[in-house]
Amino acid sequence: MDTPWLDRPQLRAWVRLRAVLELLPGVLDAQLRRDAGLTEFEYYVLATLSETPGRTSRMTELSWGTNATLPRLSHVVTRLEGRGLVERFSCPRDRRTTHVRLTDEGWEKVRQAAPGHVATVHHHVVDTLTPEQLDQLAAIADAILARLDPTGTSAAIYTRYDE
Amino acid sequence: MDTPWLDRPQLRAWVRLRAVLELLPGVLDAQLRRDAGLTEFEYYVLATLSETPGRTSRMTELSWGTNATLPRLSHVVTRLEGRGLVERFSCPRDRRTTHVRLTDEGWEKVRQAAPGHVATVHHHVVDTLTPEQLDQLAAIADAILARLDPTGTSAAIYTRYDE
DNA sequence: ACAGCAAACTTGTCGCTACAACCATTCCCG
DNA sequence: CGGGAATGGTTGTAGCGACAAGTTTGCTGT
Repeated sequence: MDTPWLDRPQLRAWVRLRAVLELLPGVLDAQLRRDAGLTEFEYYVLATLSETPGRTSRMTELSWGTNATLPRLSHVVTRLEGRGLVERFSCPRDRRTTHVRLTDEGWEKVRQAAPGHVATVHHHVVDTLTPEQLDQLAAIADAILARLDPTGTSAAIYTRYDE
Repeated sequence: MDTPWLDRPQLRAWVRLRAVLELLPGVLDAQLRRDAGLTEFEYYVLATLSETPGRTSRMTELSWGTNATLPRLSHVVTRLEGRGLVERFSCPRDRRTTHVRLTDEGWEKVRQAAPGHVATVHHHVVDTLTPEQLDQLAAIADAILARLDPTGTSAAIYTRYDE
């Protein structure tokens, strides 16, 4: 079968990365559920909207910014809409597209949730790494993402945070 | 509230890591479902057992090796047992504990599934990184894991793959 | 020797996500 | 300008994981 197996250094890195993939999301999710009553994904939907001009975005663009499929986002927006945190309205120019706007209530929600979440990110990720490691991590994640999204469609999103 | 925000380098790294956390598991899962009819987690349960002496393990130990909670593992083992890939039997010494053994059918399953999965890991992770980056990644993941599991209970698992 | 506590699982339920199917517009182009 | 493809989004369904609760077995101290 001629399988290219993993050698020791590769296995070392992969086993640990897999553990992070498995454990870290749960920790972030648990903190936000407990302290803000939000899923981590719900939080990032709100947070992404809060950073968008007009606090409004098309569904498709929002799905890029949050790394989600459109059906997933649609369901989540439905739930958030039911809680009064966002509102939908259709675009008069192209009536296929739906716009999502963060309500004042949603804005307040994300404002309250942010400090705790950021503190968690600090504690579990940022503060454990040296500045050099942060740069290394950015480069490593970049390389992996390039394979995950070869077209680079949503890759432009990440470069927003480059200098 | 005195919130320690994220500066540019921190944000760069975090946004990218978050994208990887969101996207990579789905890709790995999709490949295994398509080619082997297994969840990524199911695969790692079988794979972990296949590397254990006697192809047998206690539930609790298995949950450490796979980074899973016990309820989750219990459900999954129930499903795998129904498919004939593993079998449960209780330990005579301590009748609280349950042993799980990989059946021959399960062994064959993991043997068939492994090449495709390893190839996917190569393609999406290992091959995109330089040897230096692999070492950096191992160190970075180690630092993060140390915070996720401060007791170091399951941390010993990872060091199996050290030289 | 037995009361209380901890360990090791199992089970039940709820909510979220993936996948597929579907519908409504708009674009393309001969 | 009309018909097929492409775009943008929603909805239905099935399955997995988190959390909480329950059960059985072993341990500990007095």
